[in-house]
Parts: sequence; C-alpha cells; structure tokens
Amino acid sequence: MLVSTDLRPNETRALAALFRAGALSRAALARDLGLTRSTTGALVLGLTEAGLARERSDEANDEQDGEGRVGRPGILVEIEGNGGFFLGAYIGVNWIATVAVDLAGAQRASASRAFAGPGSTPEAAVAIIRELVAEIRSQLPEGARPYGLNVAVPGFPAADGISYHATILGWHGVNLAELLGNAFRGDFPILLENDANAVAVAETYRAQPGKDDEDALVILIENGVGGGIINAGRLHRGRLGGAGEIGHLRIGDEGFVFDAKRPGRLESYVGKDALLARYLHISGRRAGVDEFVAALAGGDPAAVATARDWALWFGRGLATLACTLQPERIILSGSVNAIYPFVAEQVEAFLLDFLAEGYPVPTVELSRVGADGPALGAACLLHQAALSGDPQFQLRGLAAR
Amino acid sequence: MLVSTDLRPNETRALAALFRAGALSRAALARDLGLTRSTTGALVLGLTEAGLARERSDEANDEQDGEGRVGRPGILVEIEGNGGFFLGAYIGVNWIATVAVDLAGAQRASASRAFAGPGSTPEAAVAIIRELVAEIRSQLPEGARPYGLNVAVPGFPAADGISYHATILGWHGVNLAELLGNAFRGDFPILLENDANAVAVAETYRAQPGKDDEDALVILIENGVGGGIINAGRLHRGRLGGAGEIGHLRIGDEGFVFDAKRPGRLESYVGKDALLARYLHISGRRAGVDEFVAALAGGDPAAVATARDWALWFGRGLATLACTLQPERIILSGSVNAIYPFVAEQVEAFLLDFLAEGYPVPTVELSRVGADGPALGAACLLHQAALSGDPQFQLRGLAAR
DNA sequence: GTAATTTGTTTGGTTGACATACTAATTGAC
DNA sequence: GTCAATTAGTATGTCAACCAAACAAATTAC
Repeated sequence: MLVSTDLRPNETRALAALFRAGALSRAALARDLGLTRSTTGALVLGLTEAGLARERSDEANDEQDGEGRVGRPGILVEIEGNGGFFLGAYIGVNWIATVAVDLAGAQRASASRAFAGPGSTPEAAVAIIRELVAEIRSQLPEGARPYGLNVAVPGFPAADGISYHATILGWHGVNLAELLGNAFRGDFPILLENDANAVAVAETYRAQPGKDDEDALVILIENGVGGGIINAGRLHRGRLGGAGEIGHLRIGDEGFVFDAKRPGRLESYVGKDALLARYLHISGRRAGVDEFVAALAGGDPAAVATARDWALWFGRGLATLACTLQPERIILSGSVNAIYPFVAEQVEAFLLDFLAEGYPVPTVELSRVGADGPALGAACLLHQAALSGDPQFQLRGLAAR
Repeated sequence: MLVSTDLRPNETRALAALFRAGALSRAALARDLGLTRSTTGALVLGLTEAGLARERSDEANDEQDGEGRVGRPGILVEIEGNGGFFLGAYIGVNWIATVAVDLAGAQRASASRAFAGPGSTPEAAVAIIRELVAEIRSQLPEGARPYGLNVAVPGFPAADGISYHATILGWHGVNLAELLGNAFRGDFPILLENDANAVAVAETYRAQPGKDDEDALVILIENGVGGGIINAGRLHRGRLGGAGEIGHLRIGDEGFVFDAKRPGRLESYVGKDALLARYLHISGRRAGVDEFVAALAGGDPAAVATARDWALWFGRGLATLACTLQPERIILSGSVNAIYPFVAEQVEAFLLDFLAEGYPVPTVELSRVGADGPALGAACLLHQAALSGDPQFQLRGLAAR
C-alpha cells in the first residue's frame, strides 16, 4: 500500500541542496550535507522511491566539473518536478492570474482572466480565483495535491492583523484570508503577500543556479512606485509585510504631480502620471507611455528633456536606496521601465559619482519575468518555505508500507 | 578522560530554545523542539554533563505560568553561562573596547583603553586589541577558550573583498582581517563588522525574552548619521555589510551644513555639526551638544526653534525609512539623541500624519546600551551564529569518554 | 595495461529518537 | 483529608538513521 509520509529533516535538506545546485551526484550531495556517501545513497533511494528525486537522463550533460577530473564519474540526481506543486495567484487591477510551480521550481501551469478590480467585490475575486485554480489543477498530473496557495494582492494587511486594505481596488477592512479560506476550505494552507514583494521574489528566486543569497532591490514603476527587498536570498518583509514602500521616499520638496499632503515623494517625480505630466508641461503634448517611449526613441527633444529630468530624480532615489540597502542588483519592473535604457548611462554615472569610493555599485537591470510575475513570485515563496523545512508546508512523499 | 566534543544538531537547537525563553522545563523544551519528553530528558542530561546547561537554583521563581496550573511542576533548565564565551571588540575614534559575552548571552568581562584613532596605524590598534583580549580572558574562568572574536570598525570593507576603508580613521586599503589573524594566529576565528550594524544588534539582541524576530532600525547620530537594520531578528547586512548607511538619504536640496558634492543628505540636517551650525545661525552662540541640550531644557527660544527645525527634517528621514523598511521599533543612539525627548511629540505627530491609514507606526525609543554597544553587539553576533548552528562556531561540550 | 582516483553499494555496529509504561508532584472536587 | 485528574520526569525495549569499513565499478594518468 502506498501512503503519504512526512519527510525527514535530511531529506528536506537534500532536496534544498539539489534545488540550489540544479543536480548533484550522490557523492557531491554527501559533501554538501556533511553526511557519508552510504547514508546519502540510502537518502536518494528513499527520495526516488517517494517520487521526489530521479537520476538525470540526458547523458549528454556529463561534464560536471571541468575536464581533468579523475575517478569514476557520478550519476547526477535531480529533483522530480512532479513531486509537489505550489500555487500562486495575483489579484490585479485589470486581471486575476494563477500559476502552479512544481517541486523543481519550474512553472507548470497558468491561467488568467480579466477582472474589473475597482468596482468589483472581494467575493467576486475569490470566486474567480477558485475557478482558475480548478483550471490549472486540471493541467497538473492526476491526483497532484498542492501544498498551498499564496495570493499576491495590491495592498497591505492592516495593523489589526485581520483586515486588509487595497486602496487601489477600493477595498478596506476586508478579511481576504478568511474569504479565501472558506472558498478552499481545508484543502491547503492559504497565505497573502503584497504584490511588489511577490514580484521581487519572482525576479530573484533561482536567478542564478548555485546562488541563493542574493541581495537585490526590485522597483515596480506604474502610477505608484513600489518595491520589494531581498536580503541574503530572503524577502525583507518588515513588520506586516509592508517593507519596500519606496514610493513615499522623500527626495525633494514638490514633485511633477503635486500632492499637498505628502509632497516631494519619489513617485510624484518618477511614476507614470508624473512622467507624462512633465512631458505635457514641456511639450504641450498629452501622451501615453508607449507614445512617449516612441517619441524618445525618435529623438524628440521634449521627450529627451523629460527623460533627463526623470533620470535626475530617479537617480536620487536610487542613490538613497543603494546606500540604505546596499543591494547587489537593482531590477526595474513595471511599464515605465521601458524608458530606462535611454537614460541608463546618466543614472549610472550619477550613482557612481554619489556612492563613496570603494562602495559596491549595484547593477541596474530590467525585469525578466512577464505578466505572471506576482503570481509566480507568490508560488515561489511557498516553494522556498517548503524547501526550508517550514512545518506549515512539510513536504511529503509516497512510500510503500 | 574528558574530551571536547561537537554538539549534535538537536543539542544546539535545545540551547537556542533555552536562550530564547530564558529557562524551560524539560517538558516545555520537548514541546518547543517537537521531541518526546524521554528524548529531551536525555538531551538535557547530556548538556548538563557537558557543562552547557543546568537546573535553575532559585526556588523562588517557581511561578512558571500563571497560577491555576495543575500537575507536577517542572524543574526549570537554563543555559550554563560558563559553557562558552564570545569576544567582541570595537575600534573607535577615541578608544578601543573589548567585551566577553557568555553562552547565556550575558556580558561577563570588559576592558578598554584610550586610542588616538586618526594618526594611529592599524598595527597599533591590533596590538591594543591583543592586550585587551588577554586582559578580559584573565577575567574569565580558568581554561575558557573563546569561540571567536568579532571586531566592530567605523567603516566598511571595500568591493575588492580584502581591503578595508575607514575614512574617519584615515585608513584606506588596510587588510585588517589579516592583521588580526596574524595577532591571534589560529586561536579562534576572527570576523569584522561595521560599528553601526554591531550597535543595532546590541540594542535588539534579546531585548525581549521569548522574542527573536524583531524588526527594528537603529539610528546612530553623531557628526555623521549611520544605521543598522534588523529584519526578523537578523542583521540586514547587504552586499558587503554596508546596508544602513542612512546618512546619505537625500531628503532635501541643501542642508544646514552644505556639502557641494552630495547636498541635501540627512546627516547635513540632523548630524551634530548640522544641529550646532543651525543653532549658531539662529542664536549667534557657539555651543556643544551638552550646552545645547541645557539651553533647550531651560527653554531658550533659539534652542527651541533649532530643535523644531531639527525635528522637521528628522521626521522626514524617519518617514522615508519607516515606509522603506517598516520596522516595529526605531532606536536612537549617539550623543545627539539627547535632544529627542524634547521633540518626540512633534516627530511622532509627523510620522502618524505621513504614514498611510492602517499602516503600523513604529515606536521611537532611546538607546539602552552604553558605550560598550559596538563591542557588545559584535560579540552577540557570534553568539547568535553559534546558537543558529553556524558550522564556523560549532558549539562544543566536555564529555566523559 | 596498471596504478590512482573517485563513485556508488553493501554490511554490521552505534546511537538518537520513539512509544510505552512507570513514578513523582501538584491542583481541584468532594 | 482523601482521591481523582493532570502534568513532569525517568526507565526500557524497539526502530531506524547514520557511520565506518570494505568492496566493486568506472574513469584518468602514466
């Protein structure tokens, strides 16, 4: 009879090591875990029988470590993706998306639907998520049971620990966790995460094989400016998951769009509305981001001047953040990032000039994940929790009894 | 024969649980670790024989949990402080300090000496540390061997991974780690840490018993403004340990002391020089911090006006940081923090007004650790590493063989 | 072809952790 | 005061995780 059994600590550690490295021979895994080869052999056997690991089939990839390696070559062992699934969702202003990530960290299914956020009720959003989750579950192997669902939302839980505020959706004091819990009663644990935080995870999680201690700052620029902070490979969430609200950074006295209550904020200089207002002020032309970028690419002097102003203030904000957080990489996401390539030189020269001598200068890169970013990152957070041994997402395997 | 043996993972976990809680009965410890009482009994026996834990002697303190607790009361077990020692040092501008922290997290010895930082060589500093370490080791029990030495320094390692820059000491490109390594050749591992980071740890490490996931920001205000960030109980170090350099925060266009290269920085508004320059500008009087605080306490209108300006800009900086990092507590350290009580109301009203509705407002507190802060925090970082199971500081016990 | 090296597996032994059962020490009900 | 109920701590036998040692297998170096 096949029964589901919880994994032993060293089995979880072994999976985490395999995930970090991509694939390892039993001997290399033994060294990584500090166990003997014999123990590791039994460990891998158990994981294989439980359907969580497998020997790598592509023989072509037998060049594990350089050329002159003496001795019998090892057989690479890797994670069996079908060993488990993690669900992520995103409630956006215009749409709702869901994805499934497998035990190997690969995206395996996705589904999305239009959603008129402002004006819709939280209950409507939950109903859509329920249908989309059913849809992606049908794309997964028969009988696959997800370990959990993490929902990225544009907003933050409030200080009372229950209610949830999403000004952009017009929701206030909504107990979204409870609504979702009722919709999926007991099937799996459900978490909420801020959308910018989720994107930050999606951009950095396993960005480079073998590296899991990345220091990065992900900046999301739309109308508002948000961010997510990754420190040593872990999301810096702050007290209630609200760290990274860098749109409120005070970098000047006014702003291109003026806000009497909170003047001089970063997003009033570099957000989408601010950018286009500045362009309107200089050129007299009303444009969208795409038109603005086209004008910029075409050398329109007003667009170039606008971009130069944008870069000046953006550089100020980046310099502040680079000093405060000292990230290795800064990743730009959101529709406004399309103008960055035109001003990269200016911003990076400013950064280099601002930072103290010898201080590491972060690289600035553009987003690599697409529209699924928030949902994908939410799922990756569950994957990370499971492979770190979080008891709430205790991995299980099928074992013969 | 007594031999030194490495601790098993669960023994280290047990010590970490005892440290977090202060003291636990065997049964409570078993629940905490997820082990059975019988296993935990054997675990505690082993730790006791190894000299790392002991039964608490003060019978008075038998009120473990409220009153109406039925059943046989447990015997509290706590960490035996003499089980291990961790050394911390601080190279300051005017003095060098060293402390020893024991396995229970208590400060057990300290020694310091005047040091004319600017103008002295790194070699001179290392020689003083060597003597001070010998001095505090003589205050510890016979035969105690420290697990390591962590040295807090006013500066940062440079991007090349070797050299070390401390502008304030006039040191550039110094390989301090190597100098220290030569001075203590092989006795124990040696680490370096930025001083503001170390202070942040000292302020927050075990600030509240039972809580080890604090989110805090520690701000050090002297001439310059530095900071250390604690996220979920861990130091946020950034790429090279340089996170928290909040003095460079760009909050305005000029500053009370003008810096042509980097105008508008937080420290040019709220640092010591800036404060006193502003007071000079308003009152015509040249004063030190102590005199200024005395004038402020006496109701001197110029001092009150200066403090109000200071509070305005400090509030702007705090608001930026509160949004970016979302700490639960903000702790003020450094000599300038003496003026905070006079403007606390103004700053906190500004914060409350600035932060979004429902956003958690951090508390602002004054430092609780004294002049030993940097050295103490450095030692606490080693203690934390050892109790987290860091292999570099693998705990050992004496066992009969 | 032979030695050296590294991988993976087998075997038997040690020990960490468990389940179970027992004793000890307290509270609360009568 | 006495007796259940409850919780803490310990003893014992069992299981299995891990190790050490030895061996077979597959490669490089000479």
